Amino acid sequence: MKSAEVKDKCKQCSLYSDSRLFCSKLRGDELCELSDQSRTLSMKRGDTLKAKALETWPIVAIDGGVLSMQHLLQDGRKTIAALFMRGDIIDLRDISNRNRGALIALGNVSLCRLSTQVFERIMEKNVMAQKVIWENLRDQAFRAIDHSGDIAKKQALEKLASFIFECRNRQENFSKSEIVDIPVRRIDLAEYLGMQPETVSRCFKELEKREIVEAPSLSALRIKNVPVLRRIANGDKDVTINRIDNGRIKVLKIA
Amino acid sequence: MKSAEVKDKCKQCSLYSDSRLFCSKLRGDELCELSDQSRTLSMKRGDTLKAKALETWPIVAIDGGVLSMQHLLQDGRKTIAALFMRGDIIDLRDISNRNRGALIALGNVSLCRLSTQVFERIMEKNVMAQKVIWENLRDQAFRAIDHSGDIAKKQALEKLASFIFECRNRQENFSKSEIVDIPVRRIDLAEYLGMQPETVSRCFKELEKREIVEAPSLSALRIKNVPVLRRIANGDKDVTINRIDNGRIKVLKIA
DNA sequence: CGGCAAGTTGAGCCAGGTCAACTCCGGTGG
DNA sequence: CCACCGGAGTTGACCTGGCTCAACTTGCCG
Repeated sequence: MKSAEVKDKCKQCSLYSDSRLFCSKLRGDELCELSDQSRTLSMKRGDTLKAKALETWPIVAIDGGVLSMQHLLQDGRKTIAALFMRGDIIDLRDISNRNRGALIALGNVSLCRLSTQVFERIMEKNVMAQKVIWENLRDQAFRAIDHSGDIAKKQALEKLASFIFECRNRQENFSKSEIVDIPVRRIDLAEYLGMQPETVSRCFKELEKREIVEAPSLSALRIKNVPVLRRIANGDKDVTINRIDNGRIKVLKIA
Repeated sequence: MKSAEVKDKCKQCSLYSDSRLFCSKLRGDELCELSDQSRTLSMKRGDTLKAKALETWPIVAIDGGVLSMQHLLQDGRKTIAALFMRGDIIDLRDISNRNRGALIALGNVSLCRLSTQVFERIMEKNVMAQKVIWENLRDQAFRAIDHSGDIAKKQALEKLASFIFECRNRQENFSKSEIVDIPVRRIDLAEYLGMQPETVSRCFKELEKREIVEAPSLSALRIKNVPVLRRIANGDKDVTINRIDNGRIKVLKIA
């Protein structure tokens, strides 16, 4: 079979159209089979992938949008333990029983529930595809590890700075643009970083006051001073900038 | 080749002798080749896997001991972002360049630097071995995600309770024993949980005062009341126990 | 047995959580 | 087209969990 016979539902999907992602690595017949046996799904903010459904369809690939893994504490406190985006493949085989968090959409999410059997077969046989999903899982793991490090000891402002860089790194066309897309709401951001929405708000304000960033809207951010933001993210929260006469910028530390 | 020809260095290694771990899934010739091309290493507390060495040997398998991934902030604050133990395979291919943390031993660690080439070949061809490392990486990812959730919103006492369960789950012979081995020092524990050693100490004391645990030594813990500890870990930090006349224990909430 | 790092205890303080009031904004219906 | 509504975001005032610093005890290793 040729790729000309790609199913309609796959043509538009980033997992197929982006050459770095999983489905683009499949041979025509593999893609065909996987497509036939899998199911796409659109979610909107607040929708949850139910435990029941995850038992039948434990492998989920994200085409677009942001899906969160949330943990709920007894007294109602929530945390967002991880964010999954375009290209992420979430493999929940055999763990729906454990006390895993719920998968909840933070906006419009389009995803594909992959057939476990076909997925397994492809993983065994298609080395290219195997490498892609291995890379993706490693990414997820290291992202989570980094995130743990971020929220463990960093202060609010530092966490936020780190998050801005995380968004920048995950941006589709990395493109070094200073414009960073913030794909989640303030409220979700707070839960992801382990802080209060009020604190998030205050920290954004602080960054703007120091002229390090500029927020044209709630979902976009322009970084005006990358090095300073980077230093804040790395734990030098008191840095500021100091323009030297010849126009160069020098990073100084207050106090 | 038969497994009788297993190299001496592999005979004692848990990766080979534990039937759930990677090397036990290898065919005789695969094990032989991997063994020949790989290098074992013993570390003691404080030893670091240098970036240089990780470029040549980016894949590391832990035989025993606890290896930490540490992030260092500019002003000296440290965090332990992840703990790796027996059976974990750490794949750092192509990421030494990024701002990854350092791999530092928290005690005596024995590990094996796997040959990248042989590892890759095995991953492509040996489905059983492939499944084992895929499982392991998923475990690492979900552990990190859970940990993120734990430290994001939980209070000190709750974090500690969660950590005790994490230790219990990772224990070799899970065996439902109430004796939990705490494989890291208080100081490291504090850095892993994002708190101060003083706070860790106070929290242990609190758990003992409430008669939920008992600490025969710094590295061992007896859980006297699993359900209450579980509830604390889940966010009900004010629970206590209340013995009913007939001997059953009922979990109640203070206040 | 001495020396040093790890762990503990106590007292004081501050970053950020909490609570309440308010504004902003997008969607909905008349 | 505007009035209304509800959730999201912001702002201010206050309060507390846990960080900080310093002094002390314990445990381990040579």
